[in-house]
Formats: sequence, structure tokens, C-alpha cells
Amino acid sequence: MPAASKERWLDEGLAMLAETGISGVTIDALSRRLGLTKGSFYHHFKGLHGYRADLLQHFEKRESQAFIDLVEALPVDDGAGKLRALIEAAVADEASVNLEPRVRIWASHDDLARACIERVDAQRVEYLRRQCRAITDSELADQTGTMIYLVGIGSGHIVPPLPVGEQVRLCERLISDLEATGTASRSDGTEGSNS
Amino acid sequence: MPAASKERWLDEGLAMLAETGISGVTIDALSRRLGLTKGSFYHHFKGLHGYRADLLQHFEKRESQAFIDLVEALPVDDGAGKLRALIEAAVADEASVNLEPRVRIWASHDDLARACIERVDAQRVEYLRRQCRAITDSELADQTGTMIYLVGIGSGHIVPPLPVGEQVRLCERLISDLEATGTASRSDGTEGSNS
DNA sequence: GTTCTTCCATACCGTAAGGTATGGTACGGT
DNA sequence: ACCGTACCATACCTTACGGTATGGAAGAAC
Repeated sequence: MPAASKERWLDEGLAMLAETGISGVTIDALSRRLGLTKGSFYHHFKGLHGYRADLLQHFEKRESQAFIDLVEALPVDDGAGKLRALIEAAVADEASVNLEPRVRIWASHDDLARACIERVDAQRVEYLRRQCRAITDSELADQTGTMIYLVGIGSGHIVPPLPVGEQVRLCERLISDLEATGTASRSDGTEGSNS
Repeated sequence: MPAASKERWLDEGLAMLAETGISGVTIDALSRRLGLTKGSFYHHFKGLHGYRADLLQHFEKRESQAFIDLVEALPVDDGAGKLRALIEAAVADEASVNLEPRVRIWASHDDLARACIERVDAQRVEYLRRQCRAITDSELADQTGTMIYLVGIGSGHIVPPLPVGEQVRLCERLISDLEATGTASRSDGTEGSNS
């Protein structure tokens, strides 16, 4: 299986990416940590550009849909429950919590990484909005889905990062507000149908 | 005025920081763009470390309190009005919109930048919360202030960035929700009259 | 006019990193 | 046994960049 050694380069790359950012993922540093040399690197990858492209693909495959798949496998059926489970899961994963902001930073000055994060963001926001619409199908649902995601992203970029407890509390309020809006508009009758 | 030439280095540094991130702010690149040489650089600054420290100070002085001062100078007295003006102003400034995420990214791997952003974040969140408490003095006010800030920060880090129109709409909803909560909780939840 | 200070140019060095060229080893197919 | 291919090591090159040393031009101070 020729992919075994190639994946070592990629896994180690993601680890270093989470620790030091993309600028720390150098061929020399990778070689040192793997106990290999550049001869191996240039055998498997088409230069640093090729390696980074493969690394992004590796990241997207390994991290992108992980949480959504995890939540969809749970025996939870209502939108609010799925949202709460998703938030708990996302907040709990230390590895991803460190890795993802690095990729996002990488995306700020690299087109390939930007395209990768763009796919990830679109997929997640769409999933969040769908769960919110399952609670109350309205424009507020889409807004709430967006805000939940923005809270999660923003929390990792302010200094110091927002504690996960506070983060969960904010999302909890957004969800319960959305639920309340649903019942209120149902009795009020002014926000009945939606496209 | 010996500070004239020194400020050229710092202003150009902030411009390059906004364009390419801190890794692109090299002494050689700065020298090329200014039409000067390293001789000048090392005359004004104590190496790259000293320059970066001065650059952060320059940033904090030039960008940090700008919006708050601007809003406080407006003839607006109510919290909601100040919030709306602040959001409009923050969203409108293109230069700062590009520069700030770069500094925030810089802060993710540099202690000095981290300390700088930490001061900026704390100051702004506190200001937002104070305006929110002026609307309704409750725990929800603090949460709303936090969320407005997270929406603003997160919007600049997702890909593609959230359009400013959508950004304003989300904040608008948070503010009006807070106002509604205030009138509702004022008399145990049955007082309906509102302007 | 001499001297000191400010500001800056030129030239050079060391290191880190990407990249290339080449050879060597282990292994499977025939 | 022979050969080709996958895999990897060694050695070397070039560039980019931070940093240092030195000297020179211009103006202020005396």
C-alpha cells in the first residue's frame, strides 16, 4: 500500500498546522519530525504547492463533515436537539478547535485554502439553517442559523477566546428565542406561512 | 520633527499588514515600497522585534478607540441609537475592515499582538455591553453585547465574509429583541404597549 | 569652520528554506 | 538471475531575509 507513507506526511502536516499555522509547516521541519528527508517528500508530492493542495484535501476529508455525520447518527429527531448536540460536539473536540482556525487563517492569504474553507462554511451554515427551519420555518430561522455559526467562529478569534460555557449559553438563548418566536407567531397568526 | 520618517515606516507597515498579513511585512519589502534601505530601518527601530512592538502600538492608537470616540461625538443619546451608529461606522470603514482580521491572526501566534488585541476586545465588548444595558439592564443585555461583537468578528473570518447588509440586519434583530424583552419584563410580561 | 547628531546608503554575513540531481536499497514480476 | 519501480538518503544550489558594520551627506550648535 503506497499510501501509507504518504499519509504520514499529511497527518503530521495537519498536526503541525494546528500547532504553528501553515507557515510552520516546512519541508525541513516535517522531515525532522518524521525522521525522513526531502528525498521522500519530493517523491510523494509535487513540491510544496502540491503538498499543500493534498493537505487541504486531507483536512476537508478528515474534519469537514465529521460533526454533521456524528450528529446525524444520534437518536435525536428534533431540530433543537440536533443543534444542541452539534454545539456540544463542536465545542468538545480539542484537536479540531485548534486546527480549524489555522486553516481559516491560512485561507486569508491562499486561494486554495480559501476555496476549501468556503465549501466547509457553506455546508455547515446550510446545515444549521436547515435545523433552525425545522424548529420554526421563517426568515428568523435562517438568521439564527447564521448567528449560531458566527458565534462559534467569532468565539475562537477574540482574545481571550470566549469560554465554551458562555458560548453554549449564547447559542442556547438563540435557539430558545427561535422556539419562542415560533409559538408566539403561531398564536398571533401574522407570521404564518413562509417560502 | 524626527517622527515624520518613522511614521512612514509604521503607516506603510500597517498597509502591508492589511494586504498580506504580518508575514508579508518584511524589512526588505518595506524598504522597497518606501524607496529606502535597511540602514534607515535599523536607525529608527530596534530590530524587527522592536518594529513590531511599535507597529502594534501604532495600530492600537490609530484604530482601537476610533469608532467609540466617533460615536460618542454624535448627537445621539439613547443606547440603541449609539449601537446602530457604531455598527454602521464599523462596517463602513474599508481600511479597518481589512486590517483588523490581520492583526487578529497575528495575535494567534504572537504574545505582543495577543495582548494588544486583548485590550481592544475587552474595551469594545465592555462598551457594547454598556450600551445594551442602557436599553435594558439585565443579563440579556450583556449577552446581546457579546453577540453583536461576535457577529462582527465572525463575519470577517468566514469565507466569503458576510455581506455588511446581512451583518447589520443580524445586529438589528439582536437590538430590537433586547428592546422587546425590556418592555415585556418590565411588568411581569403582560404589558403590551410599545412605540 | 569645526563638531556633533540625525538620517540614510552600501556592502557584507549567517541562516533557513525550497528545490534539484543523483545514487542507493528493497521488493515484486518475469 | 535480471530488471524495473517504489521509496528514500545525501549533497548541493539558489533565494529570501534578518542582522551588522561602516561611511557619507545635511543641518544644527558652538
